[in-house]
Amino acid sequence: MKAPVSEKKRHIINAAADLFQDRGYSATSMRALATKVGLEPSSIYSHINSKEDLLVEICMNCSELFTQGMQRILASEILADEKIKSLIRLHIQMAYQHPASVTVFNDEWTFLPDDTKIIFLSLRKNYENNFKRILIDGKTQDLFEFEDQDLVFSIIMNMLNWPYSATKKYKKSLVESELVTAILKILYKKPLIH
Amino acid sequence: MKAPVSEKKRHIINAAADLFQDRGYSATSMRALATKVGLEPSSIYSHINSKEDLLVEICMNCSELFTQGMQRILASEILADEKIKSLIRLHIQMAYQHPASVTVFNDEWTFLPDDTKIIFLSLRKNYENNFKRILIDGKTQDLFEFEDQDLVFSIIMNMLNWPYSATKKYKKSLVESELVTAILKILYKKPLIH
DNA sequence: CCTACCGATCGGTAGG
DNA sequence: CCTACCGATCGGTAGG
Repeated sequence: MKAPVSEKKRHIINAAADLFQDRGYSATSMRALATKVGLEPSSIYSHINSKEDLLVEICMNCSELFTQGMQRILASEILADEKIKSLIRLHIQMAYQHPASVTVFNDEWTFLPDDTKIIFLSLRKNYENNFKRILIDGKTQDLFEFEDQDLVFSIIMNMLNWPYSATKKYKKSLVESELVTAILKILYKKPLIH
Repeated sequence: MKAPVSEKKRHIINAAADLFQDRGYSATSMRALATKVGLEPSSIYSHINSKEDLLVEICMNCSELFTQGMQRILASEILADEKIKSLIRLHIQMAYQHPASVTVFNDEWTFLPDDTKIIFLSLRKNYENNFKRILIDGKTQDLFEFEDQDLVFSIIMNMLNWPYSATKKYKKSLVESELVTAILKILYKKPLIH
């Protein structure tokens, strides 16, 4: 389904992700992107169709990676707390492997063209529902306790949206272990030692 | 020090905060703002000097409110865990009382003009240092335990940056109590019951 | 507070 | 991949 992406196009998309992360989609000009990749502004259009296309590539690629990660975790036969740990690792892995893209994915998706935005939001909704389902499973399995599943989901999701600047400041392994500890402290029923 | 702000100017600033929150500073045009407040674009400049001025007013106002809140909490003679609770209440109070402005304050400050940005970042640095100091005090008072104070601060700060959309979805009192519980679970030394 | 308008910059195209 | 260029929109000003 996906068109193959040339090396040059990949390079342009990555440069765009860096700029979008730094200044936002709207404040980034195609001229600035051209300078960054060493081309004249018009030459970029030999590789992509529009500025929006760049955003679409960045956001949908992240969307797909998160969706694939979720599918893998859902398919594994482990208890809910281990699934949550895997989800934390997925988010931290994404944040550290694609720091610029993930930030754009989180902060700039509102600028997606309408048709893509509908797909994007539908994928996100699906992801959220799967996440919440795991939280509820953890309750059923007598591992977790919480009152409002939507609220506890929002709190955890907020913790997992690890900002670009923080990926530069802290080592991945440290962030991962601290977030696993913190989130499980929030979720676990009994006073720890698991 | 601060120039008095007329009612009309307040109205324009608030409208700008709504627009900046929704589409970002850069993607918001003065023409869109003019339409929102029912004026011709040029008429706005009878009340403000520039688009940047609007951002300055929004960000520095939030900055001041957070700084004042911090000063009040620092001056109170309570233990570190109660200070943290007060800080959580401060952030949630701000998020629910000025949802648009706080979002702009959090997300759009990079577009501040250089001279203001320097002041802004200095105030923020101060705030962060005070926050971390309270965390360390909690450790000294044998209330908290954590390894890396910068990292645990980042995690908590991330939890307190409550997004605009979430203020519309959950009741303030519910968010406040859940965040107090969650954050103290992360910080407290002994397995709860405090 | 409006009409009229300005220079700068934007995303993008034509043609080679 | 470049030169040359376009219409649209931007923040903001002049003058009343």
